[in-house]
Amino acid sequence: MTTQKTYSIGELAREFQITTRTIRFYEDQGLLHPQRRGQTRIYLPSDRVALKLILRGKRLGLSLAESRELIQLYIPAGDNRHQLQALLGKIAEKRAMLEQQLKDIQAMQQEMDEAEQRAREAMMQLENNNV
Amino acid sequence: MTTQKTYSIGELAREFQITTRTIRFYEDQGLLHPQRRGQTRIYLPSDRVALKLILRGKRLGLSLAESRELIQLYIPAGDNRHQLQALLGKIAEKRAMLEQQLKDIQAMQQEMDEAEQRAREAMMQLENNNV
DNA sequence: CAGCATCTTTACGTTTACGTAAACTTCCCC
DNA sequence: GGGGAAGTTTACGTAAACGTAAAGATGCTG
Repeated sequence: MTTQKTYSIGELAREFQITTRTIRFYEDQGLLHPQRRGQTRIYLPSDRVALKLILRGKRLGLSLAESRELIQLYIPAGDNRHQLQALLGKIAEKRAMLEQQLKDIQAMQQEMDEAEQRAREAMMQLENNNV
Repeated sequence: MTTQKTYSIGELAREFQITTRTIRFYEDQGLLHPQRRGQTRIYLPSDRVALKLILRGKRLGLSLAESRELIQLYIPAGDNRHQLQALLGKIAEKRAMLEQQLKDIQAMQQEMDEAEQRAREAMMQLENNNV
């Protein structure tokens, strides 16, 4: 039997640089489901993974509701054809969103290149004027 | 002399699938600076570009404040060394953010691959049970 | 056993990004 | 010239995602 590692709310907060309030809020929103030892919350590695997913989602601009959906794509989920079809639909949706974001990022990166170019050229101009 | 094309608020709203309220709000927040003909707002192509940037930013999870900063990277901006250095700093910041997002997207894409795999395999199982 | 850290619940406050509604001009059309 | 259609300002409302504060339980620690 493999005993799982556990985490306290404070440990997770420290590790991910967020407040305990935030972690409890995520639970409130149905994104985390810690165990309890009396009153105290006990987090399993699976909760830690979910937390990682949430924070990654945030960096990409996902709402908590969207991250909740995402997390549910990991739980084996549906057992009948209908649910599995729905699941594949969701996955396709997320994929499309990611594709769009990829394009957006590439566009922005290019614009950063150009902006840097312009800035460097302006610097060069200043150098020349000072000779 | 090249006369610029202009847009009404309604035109832009329709084109970008947002409300006029949203467009006025962006102006309020200092992201757009339309001309006026009497009371009526007149938008130039530059405003349209800014709007595109804002919406792209939103898709990547930027706040309006961050998009405002981004837009300012396009305006030739600083004329002295200090400002240009600051500009280059901002650009580097944005670049780092984009790099992180790229990684996040790639991770998510892979997880979507795996989720799809699992879903398809579950489907196959159902098929077999029904033979 | 007093004290400090860490945990808990409850609850009101705050920021961001608009939505929604009211009340009013302006312009065009029949 | 009486309606729309599209524009305007002003203002209150709202959802999301926490922040912040109060008040209390729990547990170790010198």
